[in-house]
Amino acid sequence: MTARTEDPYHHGDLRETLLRDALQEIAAAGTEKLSLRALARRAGVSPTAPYRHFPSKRCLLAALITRGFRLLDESISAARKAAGSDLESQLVAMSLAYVRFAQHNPTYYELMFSTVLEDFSEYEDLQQAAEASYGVLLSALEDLVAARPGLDISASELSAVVWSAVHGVASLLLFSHGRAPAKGRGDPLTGLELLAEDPERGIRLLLRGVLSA
Amino acid sequence: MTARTEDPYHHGDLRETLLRDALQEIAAAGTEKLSLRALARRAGVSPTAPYRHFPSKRCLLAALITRGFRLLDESISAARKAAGSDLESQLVAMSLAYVRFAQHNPTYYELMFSTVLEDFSEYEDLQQAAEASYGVLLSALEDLVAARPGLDISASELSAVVWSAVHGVASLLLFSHGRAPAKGRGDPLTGLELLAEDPERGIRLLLRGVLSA
DNA sequence: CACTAATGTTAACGATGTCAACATTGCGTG
DNA sequence: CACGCAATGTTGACATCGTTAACATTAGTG
Repeated sequence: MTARTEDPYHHGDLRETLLRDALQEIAAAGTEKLSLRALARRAGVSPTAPYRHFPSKRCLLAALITRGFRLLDESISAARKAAGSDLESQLVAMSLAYVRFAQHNPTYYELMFSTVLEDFSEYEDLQQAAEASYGVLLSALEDLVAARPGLDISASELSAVVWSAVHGVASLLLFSHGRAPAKGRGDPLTGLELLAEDPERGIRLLLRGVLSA
Repeated sequence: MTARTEDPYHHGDLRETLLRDALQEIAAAGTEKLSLRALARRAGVSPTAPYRHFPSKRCLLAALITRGFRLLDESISAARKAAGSDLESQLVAMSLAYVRFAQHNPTYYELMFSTVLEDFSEYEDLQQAAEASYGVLLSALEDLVAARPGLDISASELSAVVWSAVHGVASLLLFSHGRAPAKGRGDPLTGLELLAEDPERGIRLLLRGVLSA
């Protein structure tokens, strides 16, 4: 008796709770401070309960990062579909979706491109998810290259460059977040603020040179 | 007696040793695994001796990152000087120097743009060093904008975009490092390998669109 | 030479990641 | 429906870590 709705032995949704809370804690305090025991405490379970769902802290992180890549993949794919049939429009739309994903999901994005996991190959799901994200961009550029016989550059090379441009915009925007003291006029980071307000302008500028190859 | 040349009470160069070894350990095992106590052990001093030189682990990291930005600054400045008087050549040279810095000093670079320190403003030296790095690029672009009255874009905006392009190339190259399983032909990351071999090609491609504004 | 600041040391605290042994529960099979 | 196994949670323990406080040694300066 005395055990009404209190403390059911099984949490019911621990795995999901851990992932959700982990993202939140990382957003609030950084990856370094993430603690499995704290997560357990927050979920109301014993300190080592998380180990029934993740063999180690790194595996928890790997699962989170995998989720991030899947979300990115979805965002980009959706943007491509919504962009109609013009290949260049598709490219711009995908690029913009990429940057927007980073802006709306900074924690995921930082995790995905951080070095917390120096090697994806240990985690098959992650590896696949990451390659899939890249694959969307690559396939779009293969279509584009096929439609333009004159190009002197391969689709894979092109996608590396495009990805660089887009990734550069996205990461710098996150980098500048919370770092600019705005010393006065002429200060370094005002350009980044402009870029943050209108990423499409920057993206078009960068893609222009690439697409005129 | 019995204390010949053994264990001089003062290490003599602890601060420098800590910084040097820290970089090495991070390169070998990642920032997460960096331990002040391990550094102390390695330097042959007591577990808390590092605290005489750095108030906290984060301050050690801040010092490292500051050093990284100073090195980056030097690399870029040197490249600009060596590039002669043509402004576009200067820009390409600086960009290439940036990417090369990242390739040759991956540990520094990753630290500098990681989120270990979410806020530079707590560390004045760091803040200055980081702004100085950016300032080199900005000043070069101010000259370039001044020399081309027709441009419809400001120097700060231009430098944000250029920095994005260059930073994108640099970070993606590091990201792909150790992540490519090279599935077969048509695999995603071959484009990045090409980019790694000849970063200048990618940089020129990206800058082309920007400079024709 | 004395004194003070710089540099190191020892001891201790709470927190963490992880493992091993054990408890409880839910579910599918007979 | 009963049984048993797999999934899920718990307790206890260990080594390590970051950090602080109190104390020791040295170096450099008046």
